[in-house]
Order: sequence, then structure tokens, then C-alpha cells
Amino acid sequence: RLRKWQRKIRISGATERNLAFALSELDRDSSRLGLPRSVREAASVVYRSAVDNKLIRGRSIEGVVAASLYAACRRCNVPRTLDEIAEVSRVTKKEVGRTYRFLTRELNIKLPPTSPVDYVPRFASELGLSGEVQSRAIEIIEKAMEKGLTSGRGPTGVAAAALYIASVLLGERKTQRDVADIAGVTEVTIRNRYKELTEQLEMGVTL
Amino acid sequence: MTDVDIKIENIVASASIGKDIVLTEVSKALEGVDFNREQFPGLVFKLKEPKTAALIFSSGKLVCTGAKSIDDSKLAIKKTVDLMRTVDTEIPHEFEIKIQNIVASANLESTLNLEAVALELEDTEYEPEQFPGLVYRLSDPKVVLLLFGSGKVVCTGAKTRSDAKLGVERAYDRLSELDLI
DNA sequence: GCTTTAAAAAGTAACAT
DNA sequence: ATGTTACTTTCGAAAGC
Repeated sequence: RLRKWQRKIRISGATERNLAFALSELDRDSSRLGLPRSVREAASVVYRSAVDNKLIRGRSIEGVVAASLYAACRRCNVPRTLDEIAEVSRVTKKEVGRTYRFLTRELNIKLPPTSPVDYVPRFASELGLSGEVQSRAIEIIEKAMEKGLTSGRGPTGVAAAALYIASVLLGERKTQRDVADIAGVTEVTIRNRYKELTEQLEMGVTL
Repeated sequence: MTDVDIKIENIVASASIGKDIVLTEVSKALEGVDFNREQFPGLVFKLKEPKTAALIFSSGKLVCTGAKSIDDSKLAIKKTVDLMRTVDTEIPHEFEIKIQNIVASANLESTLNLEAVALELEDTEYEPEQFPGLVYRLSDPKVVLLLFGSGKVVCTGAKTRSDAKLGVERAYDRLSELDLI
């Protein structure tokens, strides 16, 4: 009896220790990404349910924390790319993605693919672009989605191209290099996306 | 059932010549062999015709990849084993060959709105941030399909040509039922 | 899970011209 | 600015870490 009791204490002690470690890891990653407390809390909810459902087995705490954070960012419409999550955590992009798939499947979390629209506010503010440019970029993205121009394309590339076009149209022009750097894509990608958007959507040869 | 043409792009097959072999000996009969025991336990041999690659293990088992038809896959294995037999006459002439995986491509001839497919179709994964194709897992036949916005498709996991074809056709019909084609 | 092989799809990236 | 090469995803077998 006594042995069993002591063992339980030891286990719960380890559980608490692990949770404390996970939460500190979550705080570290979140602050490095400049995420609001609400997102961090959403991530901790995901992490705790992963623990409750015994999904940590065979996985690193860091990996599950990173994947929980990635999922929370998407759910809260303030997405971070797998690369950005991998940069601040000490988990590879591959493992964050793999653990994310595992968690969403096991916890029945159904998240639609990230919309390029969700990247607009962050990229725009980092580029110092106005609310008007943001609205125009979002209009462009919505038109693009209706015409199936976003299928298979990276959300950040689409958001970057839409912001670039909107900035030019509204006289707040930014260089492709600046937009590319902030969106984390190459100039070639912005060029490919805006060529497609300006051609397939009504826009004239305004660039 | 809608008929859709498929093209076999790659075949993975395995075989077992019932006898253990000494890889360093067998490698003398093969040209351009790669072998790093620390890196990988198998000996890598590339055959010119049919253009395939074989992984040969000391247990006498081998894996052949790259063939574009079942006949070519079997022919490639037979040719490789014939070469091995020049330095090990004990290797039997009869042994079993098993097709393990067939990769095929097809065209649905209709563009797809992947975000819509991801919402309506069951058992799918779509993460455009990572890969432009949508992953669709079918249980019967048990194959995995990669669907692209262009309407092009890749089917993998099938062990027979008919299962690969059936998989593509079932996917096509399912997309039709859901008005996603 | 990793290591090695081959192959297609379409997008993106890295480096060269 | 364009071109080439290469990596992302899916699958399976092999022997062993």
C-alpha cells in the first residue's frame, strides 16, 4: 500500500514538474514570437488536453509545446509559419509539423488551412502600411480565393503579393525586397504571385 | 464508374533468393556499386536497362525501385540476380518477387479548389504552407492520393495496377458526388 | 523514427548566369 | 531577371541502430 502511495506521489511530482517545464517553454516561445497572452493560454489548453489524452508518449515536451503553439496561433487567426515556430523553439520544422498533425488528429481539432488574410495585419504593420492598404490587400486575396488562385500556393506568398500590389495601387509603394523579407518568402515568389494575380484578376498593367 | 487513365511512374518490388550472400564479393560482379555499411546495410546497384536501382542485403533479400512497369521490375531483378550469380553460383534461378508499391499519375481534366475539397472530402490533409498537394487517404483500395489544383493526381500505396486505377477512379467519383470536380 | 532507392505532382528556395 | 537544381509530400521493402 505504502509503496503504491509513494509511487503516486513520485509520478504526480514528475507530472507537475513536466507541466511546469512545458509552460515555461511555452512562455519562452510565445514571448520570442511576440504573441499575446490569449494565444499563449489557448496553446496551454491544447497542451494540457494532449497530456490528459496521454499523447506525449514517445514525443518530446518541446515538440508538443511547439505544435500546440502553432495550432493555437492558427486557431486565433494570428498564424506563425512552421519556420517561425521552429526558429524560436528547439524543434525542427519537420517535427513541429508532424506533431501538429498528430495532435489535431487525436484531439479532433479541425483547422482549415491558414488564410493569407490572417497574415495581412502582421506583415502590414511591420511594413508600416496603412489600414487602407490592408483592406485593399484583403479584397485582392478574397477575389483570388474565389477564382481558385490560392489552391496549393503558400499563404505567406499570396499575402505578400497582395500587400505589394495594394501598396503600389494606393501610393504607399514598398519594394519587393522589403515585402519579401518581412513575409519570409523570396522576391521570385512575390513576382510569380503578383503576375498571376494581376493577370487573372481584372487589374491592368499598373505595376 | 468513370474511367480514368493512369500512368505508372515507379514500382517498388522485393525478392528473396533463399541464400545469404557476401556483399563485398557480390559487389565485384556489379558496376558502379555504392556500399557504406555504417550509413546503410544495403548495397546500392544501378542497372542501366531497365533503368532501376537495387538495394541488396546480406540476407539475400533485395529491393528494386524505379521500374515503370511490372514486367520491367521483374526483369530488372532477374538481370541483377543473374549478375550476382556470376560470383556466387549457389544462387538459385527460381525465387519469388513481390510488388510492394506502385506509384501512378493521372489527370482528372478539371481544376480543383483544394480548400473546398479539404472542407467537404473526408480523410484529407491539406497544408499549402508545406506542400501544394492535398493528401487523400482511401481505405478501399488502400491507397493514398495527392490531389493538385491543376487536376493532376498521384496515387501511391497500391500493389496492383488495377488498385491504383481504381483508387484514382473512386477519388474522381467521390469528387463528382460532392460537386467538387 | 532514421538511414537508402525511385518517381510524379506544383510551389518555393538557393545559387548561378 | 531567368535558368538550373533541389527540397517539400505520399508509399513500401530491406537490416539495424
